[in-house]
Amino acid sequence: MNIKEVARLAKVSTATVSRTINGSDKVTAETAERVRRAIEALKYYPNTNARALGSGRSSLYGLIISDITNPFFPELVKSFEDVAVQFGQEVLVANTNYDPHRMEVCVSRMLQRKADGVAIMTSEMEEHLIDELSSRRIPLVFLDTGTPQEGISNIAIDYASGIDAAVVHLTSLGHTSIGFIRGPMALTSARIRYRAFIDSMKRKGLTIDDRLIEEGNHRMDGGHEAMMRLLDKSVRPTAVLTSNDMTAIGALGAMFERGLKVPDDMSIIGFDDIELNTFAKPGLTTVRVSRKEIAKVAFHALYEARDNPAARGAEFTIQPTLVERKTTGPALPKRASRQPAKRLVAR
Amino acid sequence: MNIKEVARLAKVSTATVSRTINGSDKVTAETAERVRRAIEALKYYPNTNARALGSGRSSLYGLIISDITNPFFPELVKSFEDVAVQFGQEVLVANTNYDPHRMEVCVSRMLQRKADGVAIMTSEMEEHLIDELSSRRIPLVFLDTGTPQEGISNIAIDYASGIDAAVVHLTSLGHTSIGFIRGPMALTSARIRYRAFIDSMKRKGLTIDDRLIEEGNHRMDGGHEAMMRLLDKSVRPTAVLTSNDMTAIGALGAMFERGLKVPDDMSIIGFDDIELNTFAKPGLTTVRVSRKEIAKVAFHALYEARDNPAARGAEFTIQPTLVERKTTGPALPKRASRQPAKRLVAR
DNA sequence: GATACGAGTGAAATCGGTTACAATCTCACC
DNA sequence: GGTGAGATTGTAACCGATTTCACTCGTATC
Repeated sequence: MNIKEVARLAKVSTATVSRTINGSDKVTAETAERVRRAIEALKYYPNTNARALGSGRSSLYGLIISDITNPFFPELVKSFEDVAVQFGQEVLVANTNYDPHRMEVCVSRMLQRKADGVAIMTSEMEEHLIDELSSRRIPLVFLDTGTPQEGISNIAIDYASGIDAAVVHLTSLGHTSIGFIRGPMALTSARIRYRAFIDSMKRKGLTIDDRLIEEGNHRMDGGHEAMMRLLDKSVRPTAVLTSNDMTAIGALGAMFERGLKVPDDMSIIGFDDIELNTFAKPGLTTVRVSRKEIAKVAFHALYEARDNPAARGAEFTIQPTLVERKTTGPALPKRASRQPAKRLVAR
Repeated sequence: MNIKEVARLAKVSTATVSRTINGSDKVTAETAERVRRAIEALKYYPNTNARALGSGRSSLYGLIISDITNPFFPELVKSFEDVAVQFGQEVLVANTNYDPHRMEVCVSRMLQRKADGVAIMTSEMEEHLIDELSSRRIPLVFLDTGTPQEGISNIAIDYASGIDAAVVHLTSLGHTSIGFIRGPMALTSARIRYRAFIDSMKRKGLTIDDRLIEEGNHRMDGGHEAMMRLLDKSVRPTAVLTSNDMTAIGALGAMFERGLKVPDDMSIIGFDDIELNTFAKPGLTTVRVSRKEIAKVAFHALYEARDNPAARGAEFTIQPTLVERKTTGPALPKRASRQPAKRLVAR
């Protein structure tokens, strides 16, 4: 069942079959119909490998992510795939597992499969690998890289405005003592968020108390431990921002374990808005970074750039939005009745 | 930068370059070294499409899942990819989005890319699509299909033993009034789990009270609503099993909203053991179905069957294991103070 | 020293499509 | 009836690898 057999059955040349498949207009309706019937009868599926080889177009778009089990990514992957399918393109997802060596494997896969474009949504990236890709004129789009580069598109996330919205939300609720659980400073994204927090606090004329700043690992356990450390201190903020949602959820768990209530005893705001939050108890107030939007923008950037070199190196910005749920509330005056035991019963 | 240029630079034929790349033993160490240097110098990456076309081997293994945002799948995908990478193979993941039409797209992708094997981990599957694949002699492995088929491998999950373990755990804690929140009966997996529950209850000589059985949708909201309905009834079980973890987590949320405590007021057991549970508050007792194990078994089944037709149609069984966390406890005598109103205030 | 053998290498066919170019056919128009 | 343009279709080169088969060259064997 290759194109020749289809051609024989339909009594046409392979060129005509190919044209029919690819929707070329240079085929009579009747001929096309005959070809289509032959395809149907033989249950013929064109060989993608041969197609890509012959045409020089793979119709394949690479998506490199860190780790699909990181809740930030599934929705991104799904949205990216959805858009791609709409355009009749395919997606090749590769996980780096945060490992530079695996990253090389991923890039090499993209190169070997002749991807028509590659979206890189991880923070760990090495210069020489980027060169490898861009020197082959493969359209690239990065998520949120700090340093823009010639000919490489970038999707920036306006952290400043996102964090600002969170801080404003808190101050409007009367909070002035605001803490922050940052991510590991080795991560670009964590550093940027932390810096945005510092800047925002300064802009609002709020004092930054180093004691109210802890570091997690962008996972639940790290958030949990960071909040524990925070709660063990002599000073306690009335609100805490976190570097991502997983951290916030971990922190929420720590509050729960200590018998403290959110938002009464402390307001907590996450970052990212992973699906999970909708159902967290209580629902997590967070700064949403729409994965659907990122995926859409990324795919379009690549798709555009495929035939149009001028479209390369475009800059996009995603505006985060504050999503108010249940973990933020008015700053309450400290109450005497802050005994864990009592609240545990009340639950 | 194709094989010819490498051959020219290394002053050998393309055949020798190909042999070197593929680790054929018929190449002198010196020649191989010269070729390798040429490859390095030209930053040559062999074209996968041409390779697949020439050799008839795609080195590609398909993994068809329902929806990557369903928390059951990310770990499965990751593990599958990890094993594949170990064997130098590639993975093509396709989402059906629970849509039969998309399923066709997925199967067609596998066919067009000439996948060396396909693991189908969704419940929705149509006969004619299976035929399409198996008639082309593509090794297949299904997860947990009810009806075994000639030449198609299957990974069964021993639900009976898993559910049994859960029921035994509960009875040993003194529970006799056990409810069940099942999944949508249209789903094979949900039906099987439900039947396993009924069977297990009967085997233990426990009575099945229809009023204690509700139906969710395998998502959080469904579990939440189902539990709400359950709590509104005049009879209330002391323990509830659920068809999957998301349902259990939703149910947990409902308990929380009603001001009820888990496990004091009710024990809850999930099914699957998705990553999330470790950090649920309280940690969810559940029946673990190891995704890592499934992925490993699935890949090996396909990899084996690639060159060895005799290996097709093998049957595997995964044993679920009970993971005791914090949502199960002794059956407590009913207390008088069970008024929702009071608890609502306390929240 | 002739013969056979095996290891290493190269020439060329092949995989299954796409596509540039050539060929043919149709039909309007003079 | 001849001509030319435009629409269809076919022929064949090509994409970049793999792989069969043939060839060359030591080297062991007699």
